[in-house]
Amino acid sequence: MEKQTITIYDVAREAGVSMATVSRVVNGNPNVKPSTRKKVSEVIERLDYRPNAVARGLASKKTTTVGVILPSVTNLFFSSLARGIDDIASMYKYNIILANSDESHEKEVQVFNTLLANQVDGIIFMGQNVSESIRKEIERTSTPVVFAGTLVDNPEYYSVNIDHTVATKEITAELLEHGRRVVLVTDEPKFLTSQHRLEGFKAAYEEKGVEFDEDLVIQQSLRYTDADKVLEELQTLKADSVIVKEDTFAAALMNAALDAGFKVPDDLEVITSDNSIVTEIVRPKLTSIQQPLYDIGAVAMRLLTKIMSNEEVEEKQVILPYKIKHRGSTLHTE
Amino acid sequence: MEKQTITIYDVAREAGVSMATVSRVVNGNPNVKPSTRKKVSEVIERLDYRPNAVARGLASKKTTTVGVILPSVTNLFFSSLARGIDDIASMYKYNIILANSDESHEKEVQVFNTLLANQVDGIIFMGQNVSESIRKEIERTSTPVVFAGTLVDNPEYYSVNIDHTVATKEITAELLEHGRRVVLVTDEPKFLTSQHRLEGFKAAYEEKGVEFDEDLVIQQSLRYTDADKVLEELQTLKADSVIVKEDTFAAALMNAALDAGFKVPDDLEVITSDNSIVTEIVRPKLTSIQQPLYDIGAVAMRLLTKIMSNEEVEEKQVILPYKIKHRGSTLHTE
DNA sequence: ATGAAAGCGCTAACAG
DNA sequence: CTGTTAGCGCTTTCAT
Repeated sequence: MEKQTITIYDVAREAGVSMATVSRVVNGNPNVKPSTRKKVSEVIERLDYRPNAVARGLASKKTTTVGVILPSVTNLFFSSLARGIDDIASMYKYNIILANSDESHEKEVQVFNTLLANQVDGIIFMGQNVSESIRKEIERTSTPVVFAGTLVDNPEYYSVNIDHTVATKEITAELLEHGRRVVLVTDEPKFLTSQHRLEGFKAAYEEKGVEFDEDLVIQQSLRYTDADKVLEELQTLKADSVIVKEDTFAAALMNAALDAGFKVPDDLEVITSDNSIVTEIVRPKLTSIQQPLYDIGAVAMRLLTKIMSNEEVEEKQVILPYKIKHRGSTLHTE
Repeated sequence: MEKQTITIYDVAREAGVSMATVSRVVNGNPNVKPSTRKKVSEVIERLDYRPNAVARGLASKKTTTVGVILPSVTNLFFSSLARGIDDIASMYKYNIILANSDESHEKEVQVFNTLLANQVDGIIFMGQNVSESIRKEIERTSTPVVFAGTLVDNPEYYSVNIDHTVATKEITAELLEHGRRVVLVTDEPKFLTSQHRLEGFKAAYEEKGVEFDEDLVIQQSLRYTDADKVLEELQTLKADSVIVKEDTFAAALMNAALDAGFKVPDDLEVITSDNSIVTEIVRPKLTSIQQPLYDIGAVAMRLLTKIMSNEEVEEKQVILPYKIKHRGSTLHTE
């Protein structure tokens, strides 16, 4: 037998007031006489009444819930952003529905629609890139969407990122300055991050006046097990330094190099881009572009709260500052 | 101006049928003539109608949503369980609300109640231990709760775990067999996992007939930065082998040892317990108790689906098998 | 400051 | 196979 759910009506009856008054008390509406507020509160306590958020959502057409789409909960880059999102959401009294997209565009669309069906007040989207299909869904809805740690080219979209072009250019230039032969490893060329990084990479070469060779870019899936293959290519290219996009892959690549007898950083410098805990766990520690992961998430969520409450937003595309964190996987400490 | 939300009523009117029929079509109820089903489907398509899950939840009193509470999204142990939970949930058409408890008992209670307010059909709880306050909440509600990767002593609670006592005993016995002086590092003694592990640890010593010394157990917070302190204690204890609970801490401890000039595994063997990706990233790789992380989550979710649909459940407390994965941080490959 | 009443969008008997 | 009719539990005008 089910526990009888007690409703706002039960409270009203017990307290000898109307549902409306109970509603006001629950929602902190000031237009209630202190004495009746007290009376109602006592009944709520006694009956252990808990407002039904679903009914509330239906009646008010607001759920105070935001959906967060991320490729994988086990990906440290995105889950670090999620922490920032979560903290700011609690701060503004929003609930979070975290939805895994499994790095599949199909599932992205599916979870996006599930979130809309559940009447979320806003959505934060994270992914490696933004597919045509998710774009279409975004156009269809009036629910606001903010991209976190996810580059978009459409200037109408809200997003929070660092400037990967500038960051990649800076670290590349620094390595070139030290006379190294620098190679860039990116994943799929159609991803905007790959393009931005490549742009910065090229710019550094050109500014230095060194001839830029397309061969210096390795386009490669960044799966852990592909490290050996990439290492071979690096040998062929006689690379001294390699800039990698993702921490786990950078670690795998460095380990492959070490296992093959390379000295890191002497024979090969390894630079990564997420600055997750992995950079500190490996030996030598990994030099990394230091992205403000928590802040990217936090700022994205704050931005979303502004949009949801129709506040003025100055900048649709927020660029946050980065740093270069020098560790043992590179020779120079700057 | 808002986009006019179109409702089941609009579809009914356009298609010249009743709301009930539209509802049947949407829910795949077989009692609809194919021709009208087709007609309704077309209108749904044309109007781009999307059922409102909130209204549905209110009317049916089921949300097909389960809440998942975990201490932190950036904790690889729990996020790996979450993957298993998520997969099985999708398989059974349940939505997931992932809620962060920030490793705080207070926040646990808070998110638990938020989930209940949102009328989730069930809850999966993960945490380092189960507080008195969360117990009280569980008693108050009729919503089913399953514990995943989280030990509970109450035999009425549903849970999925490995047997930490047996696992710890096995690895301890093996190390003792090789004549090592084995030390156990646990966190708070009040945690059940600590108690189970200690039990297995002791049992191995006693079975071996070696005198057991309470000093061989280090109770210590497992924060990354405390590794140096633990290393000192290990030196004092003249430990040859150390069994650690958590991968990241194990890595930190091993690194501290390496940085201090120890040879791993010759001078010090390090054994950890989660078998997350971290064990493969460090050098030497970490020997670990191999918990079936994904499966623990998957089985917990499957268990919950059974409870939610009132199916028969044989065993409330499920124990899954583990293995010992030998890697470079220990001397013997068994 | 409080109450009455009309929905929010949908499901679920029940009737036919 | 289809329609009618109550609600689900709450918010929100609109009166008073």
